[in-house]
Amino acid sequence: MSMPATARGRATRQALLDAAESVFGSTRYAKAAITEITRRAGVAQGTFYVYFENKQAIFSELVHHMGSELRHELTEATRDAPDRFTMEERGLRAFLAYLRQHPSLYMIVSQAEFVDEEAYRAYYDKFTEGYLAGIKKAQARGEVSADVDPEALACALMGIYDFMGMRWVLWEDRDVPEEAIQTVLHLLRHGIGPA
Amino acid sequence: MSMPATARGRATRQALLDAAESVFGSTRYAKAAITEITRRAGVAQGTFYVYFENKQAIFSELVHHMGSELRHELTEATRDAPDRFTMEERGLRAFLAYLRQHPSLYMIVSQAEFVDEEAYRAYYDKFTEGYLAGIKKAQARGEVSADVDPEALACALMGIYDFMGMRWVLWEDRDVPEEAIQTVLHLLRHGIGPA
Amino acid sequence: MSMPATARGRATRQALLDAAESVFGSTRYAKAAITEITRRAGVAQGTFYVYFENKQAIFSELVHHMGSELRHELTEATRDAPDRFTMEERGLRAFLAYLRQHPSLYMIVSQAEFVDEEAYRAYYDKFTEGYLAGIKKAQARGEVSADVDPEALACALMGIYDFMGMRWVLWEDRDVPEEAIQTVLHLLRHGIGPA
Amino acid sequence: MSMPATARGRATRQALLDAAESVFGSTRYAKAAITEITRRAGVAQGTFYVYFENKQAIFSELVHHMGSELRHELTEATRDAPDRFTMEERGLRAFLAYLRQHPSLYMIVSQAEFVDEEAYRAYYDKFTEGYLAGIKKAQARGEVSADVDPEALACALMGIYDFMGMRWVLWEDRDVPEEAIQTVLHLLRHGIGPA
DNA sequence: AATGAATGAGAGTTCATTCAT
DNA sequence: TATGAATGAACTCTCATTCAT
Repeated sequence: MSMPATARGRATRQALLDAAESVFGSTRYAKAAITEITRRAGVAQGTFYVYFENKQAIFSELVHHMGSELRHELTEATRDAPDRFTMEERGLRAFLAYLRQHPSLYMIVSQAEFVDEEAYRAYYDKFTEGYLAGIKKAQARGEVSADVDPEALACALMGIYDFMGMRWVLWEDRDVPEEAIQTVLHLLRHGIGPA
Repeated sequence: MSMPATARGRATRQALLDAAESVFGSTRYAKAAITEITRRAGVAQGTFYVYFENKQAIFSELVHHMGSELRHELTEATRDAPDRFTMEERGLRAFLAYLRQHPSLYMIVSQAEFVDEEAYRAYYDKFTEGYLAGIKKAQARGEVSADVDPEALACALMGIYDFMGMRWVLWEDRDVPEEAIQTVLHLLRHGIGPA
Repeated sequence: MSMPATARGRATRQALLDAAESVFGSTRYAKAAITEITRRAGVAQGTFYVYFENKQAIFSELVHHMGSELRHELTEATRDAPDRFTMEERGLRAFLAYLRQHPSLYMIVSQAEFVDEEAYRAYYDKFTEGYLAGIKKAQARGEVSADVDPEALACALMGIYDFMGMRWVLWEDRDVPEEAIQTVLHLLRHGIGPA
Repeated sequence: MSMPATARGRATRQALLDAAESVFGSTRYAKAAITEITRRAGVAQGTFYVYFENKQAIFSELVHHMGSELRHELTEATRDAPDRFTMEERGLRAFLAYLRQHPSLYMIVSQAEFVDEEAYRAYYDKFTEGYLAGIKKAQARGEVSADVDPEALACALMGIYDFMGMRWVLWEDRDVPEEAIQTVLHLLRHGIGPA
């Protein structure tokens, strides 16, 4: 609700956010209790409402925050890539690494679809935006076929990465196997047909 | 709870299922009220418990049912395909067509992840299974490169289709544009590199 | 919220209304707890919401109900009065009698001003309406001076009765002394000047 | 809690009182938030408790204060009246004028009935007292009929003025129309019968 | 087979008040 | 004198579920 004016306040607010990430990462939104968040943050229930309007407010803030953080990581990871393929590979690996460190991201973002659709759309729209620009540049440089529709390609790639993260990182709690990554890269380079 | 013995009972049960599809398709699980389901089905609240153990039971049944139905559609659509690429194209189109008719499918399935994880996994596992078998056969026939990991490919393709359905059918409530479908087919055939 | 369909339901709803009258008659709105109403009605807390949307809904219904009841009493009491003065006297006495039987009326109506202003206005507007009509007829018959403004007179009389009820019935929990009533009648007949 | 020792303290205290008048004048007691009072006064929440024991304390002080102020106005306005009727007229006009300037008075005083009954009674008792004395003197001088009960008359007059203020000043936010005032004066002089 | 009244645990939320600084 | 962070009791409201009819 209001931003803290003192260091103590800032610490409390952050503690609440951290606790919320952990709670929303392990319990579905409707079952996630404010009580549990404040318990983990080590503050009284009422303290929650000093800093957040309500349950959805802290949830939405979390979605925005994780989105920014992830986008930052991807930008860093792909900054100096010599070509689109390298960029794609580095981006994929960076994404999977981030997911390993923040498995809650997934649960939080997919729930946003039902809890705060706007935040959810914003999350994906911002990724799409960056992606589109990159693909168009690559097309201009002749690194990507002019036959592909940038919008569709961005969409397809995001779907692939998303699903891979879910399949291995979340469901099996392990790194995506190298051969799976190679398969994706193969798909990008040659399609799936025989060499 | 119990299966109906009379025609009247069967009709009531079906009315409840139809109502549930519509409710769960437009309201998130926790907010979807039994009251609303019975209201739309035109029966009294108590009647619900004559046919279903509880809220989750009807939800899970819905997930299973829609999964079977969709798999059936896909099998039909791809039965006589001459090769893997054609099969893939027909499958994709059939999936998108089904989604257009049952937009609730999406909301229901993605929520299953939080409501009944088992049903959710089963849903995807069954698809994956069929996919894997098909890919391996295609590899044996030399239609798909031996370099690709079937598991990873199945995963990637499902991710693509999933995301495309979400992007256009759900978010924009329209058919996936033909150029987007062509882009995916291009990706499968040649990767994304220049011709 | 919904009207009961069975006798049992009707009884429960009425029990809640009766309990509410007693609670709102002795506790100010904000402090009046739903718990207390259901406790006195002998039902579970949740039952309240089967019949009423929320706290204000039952309160407003109470205001409307008591207003109707009181207006009915007044109409009956003054029906056959031979002239305006008699009518006024009978009306005053009937009002005070009703107040003695329903001391909660007062507390409830005066709170309505803050809780549901619309209901409050409606309460007084309906009384004013009836009053105005009566006064105009009396003027036409020559029983009331043409010099008085009907609106202002209605207002003044209601103020008098209101305050008297408060002063004796509520504050001192006793009947208004006969000499007080006579004083009011004297005021109506001769003003307050010396005979 | 404590009276201020410095000029700065006095200013803060007064700012709180002013803010409280505005808040209690527009929001019912239970909903009136200390936060809102301090916000309007431009001080921190905690500052409130430097000067007032609690919420009710500032409210009661407001009731007392407004009562004194109003009584003072009335005394001034009626000081040199040649007779009871003139006095009554001047008092009525002065009361209505005060109400126009302090519309919050009304809301505050009527709520006092539920919030601090003692303050409420005191408010009216003090008015009644003055009134009684005045009426008795007028009776002794022969200006008011010996047939009227002073207590009842005081009560009736207060009721009239009260209701008129509510009817026009508060509900319609305008001056009481002159004909309404004349009607009251007519009632006092001749009763309501025909001339 | 169907009803609808009744339940009560449990959640989110408010806010007057306290207190360390 | 003033601050604003922190508290926790108390309340309203929801709704899946049970049960007598």
